[in-house]
Amino acid sequence: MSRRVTIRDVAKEAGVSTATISYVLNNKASESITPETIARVNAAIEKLGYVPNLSARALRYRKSNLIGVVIPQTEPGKEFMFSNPFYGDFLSAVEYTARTRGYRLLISGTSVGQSYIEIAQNHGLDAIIILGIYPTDDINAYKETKIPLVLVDCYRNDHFFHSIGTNDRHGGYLAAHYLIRHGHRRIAFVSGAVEEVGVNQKRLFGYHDALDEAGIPYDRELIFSGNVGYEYGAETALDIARNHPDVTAVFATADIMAAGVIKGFSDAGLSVPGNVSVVGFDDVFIANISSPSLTTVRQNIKEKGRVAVELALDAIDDPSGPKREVIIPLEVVERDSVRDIG
Amino acid sequence: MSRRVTIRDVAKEAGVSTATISYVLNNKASESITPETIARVNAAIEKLGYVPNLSARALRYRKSNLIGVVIPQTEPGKEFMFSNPFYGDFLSAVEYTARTRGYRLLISGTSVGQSYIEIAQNHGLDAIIILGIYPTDDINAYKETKIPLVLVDCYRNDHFFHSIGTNDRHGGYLAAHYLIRHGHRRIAFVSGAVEEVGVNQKRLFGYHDALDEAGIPYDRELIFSGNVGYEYGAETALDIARNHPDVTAVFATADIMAAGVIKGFSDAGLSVPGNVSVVGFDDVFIANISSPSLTTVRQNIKEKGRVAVELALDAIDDPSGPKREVIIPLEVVERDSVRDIG
DNA sequence: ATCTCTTCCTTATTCGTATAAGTAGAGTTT
DNA sequence: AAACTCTACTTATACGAATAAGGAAGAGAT
Repeated sequence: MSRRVTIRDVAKEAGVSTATISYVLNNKASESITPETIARVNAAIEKLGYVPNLSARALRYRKSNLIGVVIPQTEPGKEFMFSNPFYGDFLSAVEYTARTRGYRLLISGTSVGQSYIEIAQNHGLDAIIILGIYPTDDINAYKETKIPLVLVDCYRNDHFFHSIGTNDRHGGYLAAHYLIRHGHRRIAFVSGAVEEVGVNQKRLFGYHDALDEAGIPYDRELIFSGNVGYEYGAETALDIARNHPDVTAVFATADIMAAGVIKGFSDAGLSVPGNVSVVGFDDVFIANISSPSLTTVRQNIKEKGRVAVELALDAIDDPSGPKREVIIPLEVVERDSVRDIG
Repeated sequence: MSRRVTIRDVAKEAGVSTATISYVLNNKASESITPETIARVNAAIEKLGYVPNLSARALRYRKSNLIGVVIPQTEPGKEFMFSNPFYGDFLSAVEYTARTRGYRLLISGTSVGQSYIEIAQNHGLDAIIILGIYPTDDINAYKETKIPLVLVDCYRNDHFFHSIGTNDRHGGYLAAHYLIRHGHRRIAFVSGAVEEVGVNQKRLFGYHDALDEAGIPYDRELIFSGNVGYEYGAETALDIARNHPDVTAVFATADIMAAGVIKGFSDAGLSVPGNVSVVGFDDVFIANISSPSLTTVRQNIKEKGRVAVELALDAIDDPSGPKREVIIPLEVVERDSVRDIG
């Protein structure tokens, strides 16, 4: 940050005080500053190339016009789990919406021993959007600080914060039910970490619901959970091919995992959907790319991003107002990865 | 931003002046503040839950510890072209490296009529990393402001800024040469916009070089350029299948496009690599997912992100120092999308 | 001629932090 | 005992912008 043009310089150039500059800048000039002065100020601003310093403004206003986005990391202090295109789609929508509303995005993982609160307070963030990870450790501190928070796909909401998500239990049900309708009974469940009250746990419950409804016994052996990623999907498919030859279908809770599953079966000499059917989740572009294209449970990720920002702005405007809980609908998109074996 | 704990509160609590607090905070206490006082200050900090306000620090230091990342948009004021996983990988590495060095990331597209400079000055960004888009409009203003800039994959470098990229001409050569070595002579080139002095132009030159070397005539009809994306790849493949049946290979300048190309050929009833071979670029995970897996020109994207930050920090530390130009090496990764027809 | 009211600006202060410069008091030197 | 030197702080100011409160100049009223 080199020497910059300040309102002081502009004031000098225009031959007025800094207060006048400020009034002109903030359009509070209308009643009591002459058009000539306004013109002179604007000319000076133009001439010197003045640009407001938002750090100074943030200090004065106690408002930074910055929204923080917290994205899951593989582990604290590590990189983002960004290989899942879900995040790119989401972030793209968040950035666009925030920008058109006059906000910018600060994205950050957390370093070890650092909380989101600290980041928020550090930068005076006006709000934080948290994706998938619930800050259990210091939730009470959050409530105290009253920093507007939007929880995305977090399942511990006590209506103290805005939240947005999908009905994951229903999503899990939709996927499993779809497979059951197509004659499958030995259905493996492949997901990322099944955390207490997390997205994957809900989807697992939904899967369970569908089995129950169809009178299919639940088999713990068919539940696989690891890293949300292509590799784990592939490994798991190999495992299934080897150790569970009776499995005819897999529900993977992310398209990126489903793609890995297809790859794994292929490596094991099994074809999808010839030998085994696969259903994914999300409907990111991978679902189209993969071969066969993926039948998957679709959610509107861009909409999720857009609404997350709307909720954040809402919480900024009215920090103590009622908290909303938005549910993005889910639907099965049929493509080519499922075969009817009924 | 609600009422926050400031050093003033801490000072009161500890019974010392704010200056003392500041000295303790910045470890400038060692010589002249007693251990007892330091302990008392730290206790007060702990008790009150004090967190420094970086806006105030930014104002005082003229340093924000914020690095801006500018990502191409489909068009100004629109969303990011984030569907290409290249950006996710890159950003993930940038964020991680920046964070471990004490910086955070402000990511932003530009609204219509707004320049990167303005964003940078607004937020007092210490540096900007610009991806793929060269700010021709106001490059001189940049040079004046002396905001450290790192150009990533920008090809107009006049050594006024640090830059990092790959030898794209060589990359284009590698891809085309690889196909030629496998007996192909009618090779289509499919890319995003071929901009003057841009990445795709260089890759096209490299493709041309390889044809020349092999004595294969250059055919303008086989050059296709549109949006970097899956859809355009698919459309183009259909076009090629219909109108250029003699084409036996395609070089797509991004894996995501190559995946689309494979899909397009498949829709046209042509198999890859059976009927036509495909080479991609980047080696993102799509290359593995796609079926057949993609032979592609690999670059280390994470490394690119890491080095981009290093260069930014370098420019921050020594704004007028010599500018470096880092080239990330390229290599062909052989997978299953190319058939030898020699 | 004085008072009041506008109009159009300026002065002074604040936001939270960092730091150069100042100082009180104890100890040391001569 | 005056002068000096440390030690361990404090005071005062600056960073850039916003704004409440103040004030000068002129118009109009009495």
